[in-house]
Amino acid sequence: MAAVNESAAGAGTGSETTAPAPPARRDPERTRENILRAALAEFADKGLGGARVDEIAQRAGANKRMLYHYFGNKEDLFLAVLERAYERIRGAETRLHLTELEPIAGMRELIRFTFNYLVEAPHFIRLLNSENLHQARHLKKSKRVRELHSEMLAMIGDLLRRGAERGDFRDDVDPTQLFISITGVCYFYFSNIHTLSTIMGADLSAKAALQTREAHAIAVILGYLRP
Amino acid sequence: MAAVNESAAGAGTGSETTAPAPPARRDPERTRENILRAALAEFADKGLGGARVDEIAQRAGANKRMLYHYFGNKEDLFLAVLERAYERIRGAETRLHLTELEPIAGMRELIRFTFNYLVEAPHFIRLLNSENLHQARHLKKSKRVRELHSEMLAMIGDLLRRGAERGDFRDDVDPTQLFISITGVCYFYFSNIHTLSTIMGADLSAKAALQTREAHAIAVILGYLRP
Amino acid sequence: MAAVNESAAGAGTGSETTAPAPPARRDPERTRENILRAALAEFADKGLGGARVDEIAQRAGANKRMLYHYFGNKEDLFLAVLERAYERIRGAETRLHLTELEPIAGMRELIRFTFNYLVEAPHFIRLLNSENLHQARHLKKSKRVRELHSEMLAMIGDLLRRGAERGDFRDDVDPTQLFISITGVCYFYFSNIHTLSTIMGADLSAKAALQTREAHAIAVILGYLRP
Amino acid sequence: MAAVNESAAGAGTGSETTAPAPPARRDPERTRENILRAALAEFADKGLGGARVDEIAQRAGANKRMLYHYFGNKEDLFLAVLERAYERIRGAETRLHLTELEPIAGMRELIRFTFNYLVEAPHFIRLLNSENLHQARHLKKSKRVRELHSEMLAMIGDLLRRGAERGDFRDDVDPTQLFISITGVCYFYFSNIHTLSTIMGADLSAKAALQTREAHAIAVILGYLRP
DNA sequence: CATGAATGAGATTTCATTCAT
DNA sequence: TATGAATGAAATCTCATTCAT
Repeated sequence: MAAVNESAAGAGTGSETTAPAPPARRDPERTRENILRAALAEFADKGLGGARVDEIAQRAGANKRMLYHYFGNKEDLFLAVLERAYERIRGAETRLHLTELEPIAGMRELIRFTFNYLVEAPHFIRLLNSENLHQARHLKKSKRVRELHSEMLAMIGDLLRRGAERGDFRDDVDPTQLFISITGVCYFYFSNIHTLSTIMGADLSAKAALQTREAHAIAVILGYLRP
Repeated sequence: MAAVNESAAGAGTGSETTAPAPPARRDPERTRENILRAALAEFADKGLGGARVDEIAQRAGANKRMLYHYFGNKEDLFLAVLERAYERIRGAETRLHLTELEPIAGMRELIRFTFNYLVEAPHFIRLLNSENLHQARHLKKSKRVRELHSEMLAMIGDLLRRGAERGDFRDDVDPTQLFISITGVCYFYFSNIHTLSTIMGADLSAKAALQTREAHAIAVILGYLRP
Repeated sequence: MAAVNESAAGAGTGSETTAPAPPARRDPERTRENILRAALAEFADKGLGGARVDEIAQRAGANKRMLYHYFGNKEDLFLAVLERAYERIRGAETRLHLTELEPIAGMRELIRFTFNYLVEAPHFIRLLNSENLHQARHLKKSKRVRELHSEMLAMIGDLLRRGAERGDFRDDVDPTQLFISITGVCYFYFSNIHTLSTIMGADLSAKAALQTREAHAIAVILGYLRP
Repeated sequence: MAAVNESAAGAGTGSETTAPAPPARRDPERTRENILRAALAEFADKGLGGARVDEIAQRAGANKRMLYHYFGNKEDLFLAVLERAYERIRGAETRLHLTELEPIAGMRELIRFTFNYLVEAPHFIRLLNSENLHQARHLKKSKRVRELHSEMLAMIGDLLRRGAERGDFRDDVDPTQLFISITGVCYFYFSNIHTLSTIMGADLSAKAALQTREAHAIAVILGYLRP
């Protein structure tokens, strides 16, 4: 093999990255959007190091120069993609309206959402994976992302407080730790799905396997939360 | 900036990769070992794509040509490093003798071990992270790694059975799922420590944060296992 | 493919290069001979530039160092192989005893021999091919090869003279030119057999094609020689 | 000596490869053409394996990267050079208008052309030589070259038919075989000119030698064709 | 006589980015 | 705004040859 890169063919990027959209001559907004989507797909497929600027431009049906025009350079483009990905998941989360649900139902819904979001947005995991390999070098430059999680943590805190008051939940749970555990129980399964599948000799992405895992994740968290 | 790679300087690789060991002229075994250790450090620092063959040779105090002599090429070297890493964690696990402990104590010990192994071997996470970016392309070629986890699963199964018999644990727990959950609750914290720290505005690698997290991980799993 | 070389896999080298012969410890003559045969095969397969010293040593079942011990370096080894190849064809030629045959029969035998020698010793063509690419750089250093052809030319001269005297042949033929024409009519077919086969969309190495060609070569030369 | 390659300095490439032409900034067509010409010269000088990509770029006055931009890689560039060489000789052939000449005159003209083309285009021989060392690996990928020879064969067939009708030629001659013989009688002289010159202790590229050989080639073919 | 580990120079190829139009 | 040709630096990998044993 000639060159080794971070490539991981066929990782898929969900429905966000469909056709590159028509060439869009003289439509700056369209061009910018095309590049961003193409970059999301490419970075998710191959990681930051493995992604190719030429490939992104081609996927976007745009000229390479435009990429630099709109985003500065490859790394800044990566950050833009990251921010976009975080915005998406936040948008989805806020639409859950967990505060309107009873504690146990709300908690179950939150776990379900977390699990299924990762099922449908594998690119998100791959982006975070890449970014952590780089020690969050890019994210640290972002001003917007820091505030993204306060809302989520507030929601979890609200569920925990209401649940404890009603006697549904134990009362010694820290929202931040629980958030990490919920995510971890779901995320690790997907972030390491290839090595786990290989080691266990099973296809963890099969539909049945996913259902089993989702049920287990819910059982672990709710089981822990019992008073 | 000229070339962007998967570099993430100063990630550290634990105590395994100390000095490159004396030049060791005409000591094939030593040379091979030096290269393997240097590669572990380099791959963990920078990922597969970001690692530089020249750098590995230099770290190993060996000639670049030797790397190809002993390992074929960069990717096969990466696989050798992966196998070595898996062997290490397995070796540590078998030394736990969990079957000799009471169920709850054994389970607590297992979680503790899992958590602290990741604290002390951050390179392991980074290697798995890289390998999953590549969809376990290398690991799939390995014949040895598949059997590594059967022992661990047997141990967990033994703990669960004994615990259920004594009334310490609930009796509906699947060992494989639990293994993934234990690992996930610990692993995610470390694999995403940089993005999490950034988003939360806190240093999750601080000693106090680690202690809090370890206690929480134990609480989640043991809480869930309550009958 | 990683590196481009003069390789031409599976060109075959006839019966001279059979098994590498037993390791031959402490049998200098045997070792030398093994290396020479292995080199013949390797050079014929891949040309001078494409041949690999390691490969030759391996084919010979000998240590690489021995190669340098006996032959100095790669280029001198190539020359040794060339000389050996020329000696072989000369040996075969002198065994023809053309001077004992009638002119027409002798000439036919000579063409037949030339044609069939090339059929059975494709390595010879490939060695000459390589050497001419290098402008006979090696052969020019050889003291032995220059005298090799005087005998052949004398034989042809003898055939021509006797044939002209009997009225079988025209009497204006230069032996040297005829030698080149006989060889050329046969040689070109084989030296360019791959490009010719490709261009003509036929397999010129098929048995029927060879028979047709041999008959034609004889017809051309004997037709020309008619008085 | 460090590395041995297929180099054969100073082989010359005829008048096609003169000066590298002005740098030609921002003239893609010119750049492409410059690279192609430089590659022709370099490949003819040193063979496929011996040719150096750096050297080609330098000869072309172009950046090395452009070579890959326009031709993919070294081997594909070699194929492009081969196709170009075949196109040239075909173009020259069709300009002969042999069908307008009387059979004997036409045949003589064809032999003359073949002989003199090889005199003036030694690079053509060296390219074919290289390609045959590689078993026409590249040419087999070409779609265009297969049809190049049908025209030539048709011309020869036409000459033979007309000649036989007029009683100038014998009537049992296969055009394909004759084509190979004409080319062989000329080609071998040049393809092996270095080894032949060495063995015979004469300079076969001297003007007198060339004239002698040309006359002989014509005599052989026309002598054979006599009814 | 024999081994194979070690080496330095250099090969092809890749890539993010800039420049001329 | 948009194009894609051009670039320099650096990456992986190769190879004939020598050295220590």
